[in-house]
Amino acid sequence: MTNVNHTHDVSTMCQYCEQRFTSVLCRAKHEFLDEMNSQKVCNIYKKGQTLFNEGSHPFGVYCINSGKVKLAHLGDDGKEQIIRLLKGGDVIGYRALLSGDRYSASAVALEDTQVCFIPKELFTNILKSDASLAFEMMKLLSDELHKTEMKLTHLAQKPVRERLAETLLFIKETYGFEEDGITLNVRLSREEIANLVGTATESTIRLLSEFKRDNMVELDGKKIKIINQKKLARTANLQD
Amino acid sequence: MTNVNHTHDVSTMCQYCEQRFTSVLCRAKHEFLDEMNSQKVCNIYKKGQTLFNEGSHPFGVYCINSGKVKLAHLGDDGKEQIIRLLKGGDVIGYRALLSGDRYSASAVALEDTQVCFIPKELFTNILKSDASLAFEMMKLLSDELHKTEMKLTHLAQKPVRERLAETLLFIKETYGFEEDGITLNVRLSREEIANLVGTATESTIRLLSEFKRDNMVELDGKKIKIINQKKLARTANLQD
DNA sequence: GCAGACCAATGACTTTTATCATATTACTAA
DNA sequence: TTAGTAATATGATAAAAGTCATTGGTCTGC
Repeated sequence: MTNVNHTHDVSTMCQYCEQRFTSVLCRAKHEFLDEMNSQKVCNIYKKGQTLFNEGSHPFGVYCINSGKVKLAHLGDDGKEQIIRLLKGGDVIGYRALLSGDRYSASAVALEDTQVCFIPKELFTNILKSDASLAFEMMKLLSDELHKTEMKLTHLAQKPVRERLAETLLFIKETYGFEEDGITLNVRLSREEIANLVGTATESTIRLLSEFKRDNMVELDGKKIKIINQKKLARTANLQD
Repeated sequence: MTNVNHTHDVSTMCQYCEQRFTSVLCRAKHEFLDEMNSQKVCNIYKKGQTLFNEGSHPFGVYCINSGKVKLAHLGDDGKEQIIRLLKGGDVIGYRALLSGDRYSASAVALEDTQVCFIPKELFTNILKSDASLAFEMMKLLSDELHKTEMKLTHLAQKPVRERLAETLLFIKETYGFEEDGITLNVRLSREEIANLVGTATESTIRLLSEFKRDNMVELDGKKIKIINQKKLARTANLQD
């Protein structure tokens, strides 16, 4: 976890951040951006490292600059349920902070990830004085709620096969392809995919093999290539 | 659907509303409360009537004064998934409105329900000018998101038996008991309970019979009495 | 009160999915 | 390199849950 906060280094300033057009936080008014810039702490988390743990108290929010992060609950029996996948421009940790709860999920880097930390007080102060940012945050929360509700319905009503196909397409939507235009641009273990789908690891492995047999995907270690997206979408039985 | 908006009738004024201490909307500043009071439209929906339908455009938000409402998605195969149960003081319809989407779920009265409708423009204007109300709305959204994420995890990881027990306790938390202190204060069909749990109607019926055999509940038509809440909680295997 | 519709209950059966066991392959560290 | 560990793959089996079919009950409107 390397601290890379050099306030005068242009590369770490919010005003010049690569994510300044995508992240909600960067829609704050200029005065607040300046303040955020001076108070934030930037860190690099190596693959597998934890940004925060389920059950601990939030001290602020995290803005992902680059990299990939998974957000996951630990079920009662110790099984992980992946709730969200995050990338550059995404903000995490606001849910618990706004509710006044402890974190209800853990955030773990899926690859080396650069993150800016904004302290709690600053974040809430900005929200309280910048109505339009508050409105954006509400939109973000609403979208997240909507997505989660849809996942809930699908989990309740769709068979594993459809959910896996849907999840592969979701991963593609989130992280896109590599330069070759077919390889999913993230390395997830079969277990992690299973924890995203909400099924057993073996079921995921079996179905991935079927998808391969049916020429929808190609498998090469942890690399997953989508070679027939249409067919995969049909398998997912999407209509929304 | 009877219109009961008599602006000068004290019984329908926000300032004197029974829910004025429980509902988020009533935490708006006084000036906005006055405006809400003059612009709102109050209606009574009879049991089974629809407040709004999945797929239609939101024109405002609904504040429940009294009664009970279910919020449900329609799955691709036409199966209903109940997302939320609502009661007096709850606000619905804000999710779609904030996201700028159409409604992603339908709201149906579970019994005769009195509702105030606040037009879209007023609602968004108030949110944009009343930062503390906006903050409360964010809290509300965060809580809702949290609950939905927990449901998702349980749906993915817990067997139907545990989820049904959990759902019965959730209904009790939401609507409480009747005067006798044991009968759930809402009438839901077995199918609706199944759609809340995320399972088949027959499975719900079967398990309810088991719960009865094991002296956890008593069944009397649609009335469900919880006679051993401890045992039910153990069956639900709750730890959070 | 009665017919018709709807809902609840239950048995029989099927399908889906999880679990367990065991290879096989890939990855890691000495 | 090589041993050792972890991840993937696949078969066999078990358990869970869904579907279908039938019956009896309850409610509703005529």
